[in-house]
Amino acid sequence: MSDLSGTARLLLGMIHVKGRRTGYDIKRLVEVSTRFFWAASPGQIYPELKRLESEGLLTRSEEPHGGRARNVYTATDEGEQELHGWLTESADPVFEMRNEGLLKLFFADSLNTEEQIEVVRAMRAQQEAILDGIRKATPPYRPDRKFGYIAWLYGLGIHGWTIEWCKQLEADLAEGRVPQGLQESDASQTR
Amino acid sequence: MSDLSGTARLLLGMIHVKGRRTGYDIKRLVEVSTRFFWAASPGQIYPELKRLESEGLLTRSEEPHGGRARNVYTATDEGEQELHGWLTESADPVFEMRNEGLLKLFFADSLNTEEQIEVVRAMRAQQEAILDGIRKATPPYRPDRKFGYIAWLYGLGIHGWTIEWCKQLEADLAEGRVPQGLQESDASQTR
DNA sequence: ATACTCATGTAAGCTGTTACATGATTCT
DNA sequence: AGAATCATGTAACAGCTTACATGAGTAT
Repeated sequence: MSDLSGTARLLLGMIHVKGRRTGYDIKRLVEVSTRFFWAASPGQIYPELKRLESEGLLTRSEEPHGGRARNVYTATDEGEQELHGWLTESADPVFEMRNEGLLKLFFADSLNTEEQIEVVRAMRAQQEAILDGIRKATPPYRPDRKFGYIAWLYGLGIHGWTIEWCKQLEADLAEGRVPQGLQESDASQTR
Repeated sequence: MSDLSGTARLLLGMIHVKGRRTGYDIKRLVEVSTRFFWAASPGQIYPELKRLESEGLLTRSEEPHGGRARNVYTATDEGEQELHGWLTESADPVFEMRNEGLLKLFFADSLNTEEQIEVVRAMRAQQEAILDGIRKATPPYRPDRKFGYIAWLYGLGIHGWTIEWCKQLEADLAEGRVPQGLQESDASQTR
């Protein structure tokens, strides 16, 4: 047991937290909540739900709405245990980041100042778009979903921090100033 | 042109910045620099270098060291143009994050307080390990690699911020305090 | 002698996305 | 009537990791 994919855990968690859900429900939930730290596409959600059903972690009930098919999933006891086991296990969690803006910045030495500033601005614009998406998805405050709120606050904080960092860097570059933090290393290098 | 993968861009950039390089060189460079915002494994690097060669963006020269094979790659003019085109293009850059610690936190409502704190602590421990890795990889200060340094500073900042955020949350949870930012929403909810 | 680093690669497999296909219901 | 949303799914493909395989040179 417990060789579930991260996405399987996400589905289990969503169903636990929100109760009985369809694949479509989960897809929308992900879009307004975990999207920025754990994405999942429909091409992944539907097959994975089936797999979890076949493994006995979810049960499916067909509840068509008029002539429209609808599969509502519920967690089994085993599913709940699996979720709890994952939440309390002590394996180091996955952390992966792909930040193309930062990668460009890393290689920006050969550009002229305007181009460099443009790279930072593009990186900031993207972070602003993400922050906007998070802001718009304000979770309603519910005492039983404190941690949904906390994760949301983290999103605001981390992307807000990055935006401020970018602004500072843009200003430094525009004014030909040495970016913060380089002074000390300037001082420590002798030749 | 310009349908290169992100990893191809990484290789092009590394070769531009560092000059003639072997796949092994790049592998090690990635491990101490871009790893935390753009990873690349050897199973990807070697085939991609070949592909870039066959597309005329890199040239390969066989320079065995004793009986040990060695392929040294250099960027062609086309490769340099490709790199510059990417750095200055205005397409919104890739940003992806998979943060399992945060995902656990998102689902932590059903845990007891000790377990909740443990989730945060695990998330922090991981960020501390990453910060440590970044710190150890201090890039030597070189005026022509200012942006390598800037990206490094960003790494220190962003992971440092997250660590402080986790500490604050741990303290709040331990003392049964309502986490920062929840007060306002507490006030706004009437019942 | 032995272990470590240099050096290159391949194969299997997993994860995930994109794009497409289908069709019903509800809103305007 | 037409558009948007609800709802489910598949197929093709891209990207990446892990593990393995191989072997030479270098440092202890």
